[in-house]
Amino acid sequence: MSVATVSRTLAGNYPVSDATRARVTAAVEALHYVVNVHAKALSGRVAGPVALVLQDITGPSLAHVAAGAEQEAAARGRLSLVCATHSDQDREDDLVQLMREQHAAAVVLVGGAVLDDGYQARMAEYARALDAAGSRLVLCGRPPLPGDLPVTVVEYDNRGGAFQAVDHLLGAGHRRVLFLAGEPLNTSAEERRTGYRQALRAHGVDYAGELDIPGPYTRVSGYQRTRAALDEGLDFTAVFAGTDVVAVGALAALREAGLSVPGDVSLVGFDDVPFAADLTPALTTVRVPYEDLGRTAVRLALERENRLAGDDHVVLGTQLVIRQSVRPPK
Amino acid sequence: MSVATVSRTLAGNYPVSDATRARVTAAVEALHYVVNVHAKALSGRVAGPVALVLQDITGPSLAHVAAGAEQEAAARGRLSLVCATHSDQDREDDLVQLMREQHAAAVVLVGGAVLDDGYQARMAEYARALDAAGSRLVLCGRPPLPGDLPVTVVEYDNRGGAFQAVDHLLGAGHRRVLFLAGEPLNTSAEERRTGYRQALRAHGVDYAGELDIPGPYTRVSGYQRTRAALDEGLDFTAVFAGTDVVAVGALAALREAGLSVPGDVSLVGFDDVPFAADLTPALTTVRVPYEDLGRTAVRLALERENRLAGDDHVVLGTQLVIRQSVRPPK
DNA sequence: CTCCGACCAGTAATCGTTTACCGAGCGGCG
DNA sequence: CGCCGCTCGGTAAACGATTACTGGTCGGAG
Repeated sequence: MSVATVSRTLAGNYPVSDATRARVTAAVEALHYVVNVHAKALSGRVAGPVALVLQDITGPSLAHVAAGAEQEAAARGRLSLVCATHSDQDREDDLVQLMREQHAAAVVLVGGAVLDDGYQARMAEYARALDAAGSRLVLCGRPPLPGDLPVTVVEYDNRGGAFQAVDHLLGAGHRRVLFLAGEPLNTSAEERRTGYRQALRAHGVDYAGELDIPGPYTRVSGYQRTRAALDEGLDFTAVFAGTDVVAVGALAALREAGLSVPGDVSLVGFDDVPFAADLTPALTTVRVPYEDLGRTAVRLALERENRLAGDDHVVLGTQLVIRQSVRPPK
Repeated sequence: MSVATVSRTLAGNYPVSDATRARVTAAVEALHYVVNVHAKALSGRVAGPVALVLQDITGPSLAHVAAGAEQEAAARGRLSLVCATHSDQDREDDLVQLMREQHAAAVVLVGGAVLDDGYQARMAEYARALDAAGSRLVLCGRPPLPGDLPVTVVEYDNRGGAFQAVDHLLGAGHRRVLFLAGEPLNTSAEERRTGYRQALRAHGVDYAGELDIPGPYTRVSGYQRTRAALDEGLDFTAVFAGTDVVAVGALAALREAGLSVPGDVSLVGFDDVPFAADLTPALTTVRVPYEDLGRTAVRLALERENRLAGDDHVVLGTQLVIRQSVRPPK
C-alpha cells in the first residue's frame, strides 16, 4: 500500500474501498500513527496558531484576556501560544521573530504599553514584518497606531471608564480626589488620566498636580503612594486608584492610618477583578470586558485571514459598578 | 549561491568567507527572510513546545502554575501552548492527540482530577501514547499513577497542608470544624479530606459527617454551603474551606448572617491566593508553591529529554500562613 | 466482442530545511 | 614542480505529508 492511499484515506475526501479503509485504520491503530504537523504544514496548509504576548499571566485582568482569546482560538480550531515578556523589550522582539517563524495566524500584544520614543516605530516594524510573513498583528488594550499599517486594534474605553469613576466621586460631593495613576507614558495610564481631568473639568474642579501620583500598577505601589500621601499631610477625601490591585494597596494604607473606607475616605478602582466585590468594603470600580477583549482580538484577526473585509479597530465600552466604597465626604 | 550555503551561513557552525556571509545577510534583510519552523523541524530537529493543559486559565492558582511553567519553558528556549479544557474530557482527549501531532516535548496536565472509573486507564493510555510519540506526560498537582508508566508527577502535599490548617484550628480550641470540601472523587479534595480527618484524630475529636460538605471549589458554592449550614442550625465554631475562593464565599455568608470572623467563627483557607492577605480579616491559609510546581514540572520533563536519568516524582511541601482569621472559640 | 467510463491505487513532484559528500581552487612544503 | 591538505561552495538525499497525474481493472453499453 502506498503512502498516497493512506493519506487520501485519512483525509476522507477521495473514493477509497472499504477494504483498504479498514486496512489503513487497522494499521494506524497498531502503529499508533499520528500525522506530523510539520510535514503537513509544508505541503497542504495547516492553520497557524495564535500567539498571546503579555507581560505576566498571573495578572487578573490579563489572565481574563488570555482566557477569552484562548477560548475563541480553540473554537476556531487554533492552538494558543502564550508568552510572558515581563516588560522586557528584547524578549518582545524575539517573540515577534519567533512567531514569524512559527507562521502564527495572529500575534496579539496584550495590555498597555509604555509610549516611549521608539514605540511607534517598533510597532510599525512588527506590523510590517508580521504582515509579510502572513501573520496579523493585534494590539489589544492599547491605542491604534498612526498611518496605514496592517494591524488590528481592540481597545476599551480607558478615558471613559476613568471619567465615570471620577464623575461618580465628584457627584457624591468630593473635590479633592487623589489619583493613583499608572506609570508615566503608559498608554492606559495616560488615557485614564485624561478621563480624570475631564471629569474634574466637567465638575468645575481645578486639577491639582500634587494629587496625581504616578507609579506602577501594583499592590505595594498603591500602598506606598497612599502612605506617602498621608504622611505628607496631603488633603484628599477620595482616592481613584488606576487599578483594583492598586486600590487594595491603598485600602491597606488607609486602614493602617486609622481611616475608614468609605467613612473617612472614598475609594474607586478600575478593572473589576473577581475579588473586588469581596473586599471590605466591596469595591466600587470600573468593569472592563476583558474576556470579550481577548475573544474579539482573536476573532477579528482570524476573520481577516479569509476575506479581506472586516473591522480592524474596535473600542469596547466600560461600565461603572457601584458597590460600597464611596460615600459623600463629611 | 546555493541554499546549502545560506543554510550553513545562518547556522554559523561552518567556515564561510566574509564575502558570502555579507551577501547572505544582505539578502536576508532585503527579502525579510525567516526560516520555516516546519521545514526545519522536518530535517534537523527543532525542540518541541511545552503544552499546558488546565481547566481554566483564570483560576488564581492555576494561573500561577502556568506562569511558572511558561517561565521555565522560556528559559529553556521552548514555546508554551496553553489550552483550557473547562473540565471537558473529550477536549482533553483531543488535546493529547493534538500534542502528539505537534511533537510537544511535554504535556503538563495541571490541577486535580476527578478520579472516576476510567481515569487511571485513560491516563495510562495518555502516558503510553505520548511516550510513543516522544512526548512526556506530566501530572502536575495530582497523585501518581499505579504501575510503571512513562509519566512524571509533580504534586504538593494536600494532605499535610490540610492537616496543618485543621491542626491550627483544633490547637486554638475548636472542636466543631465545618469542612467545605471539594467535589467528590476529586483527587485534591480527597487528600485534603484525609488531612482533615487525621488532624481530627490527632486531637481526639470524632469525625462528624454532617460537617463535611462537598461541593465545587467556587465562591458561590462556598457561600451557598455555608449559608445552608447556618440555616440548618449546624453547630460549628470554625470553617476550613478547601480553597481560598471558597473561603471568600463562606466569609460573605457568615457576615451576612451577622457572624463576625474571627470573633464568632474562625476561618482557614487553602492556596494563599494573592488577595487572601487583603480580605478582612486577612485570611489564614495554606500556601502552596504554585509557581514552583509549574517550573518543576517543566524542568523535570525537559531534563528527561536528554539523559534518561532524573526524578520522575516530586512532592512539594506546603506551609501554613497564619494571619487574622482564627481565634479561640468563645 | 470491444470500447468507454467509473473506481481505485500507485508514482512522483512539491513544500523548505539540513547535512553528508564531493570537488574546485590554492598555498605550502618537500 | 608536484602533491597534499585546507578552505569554501555546490549537489543531492532526506525529513513526512499532500495531490496532480497516470494507469489498471472491471462492469455495462453499443
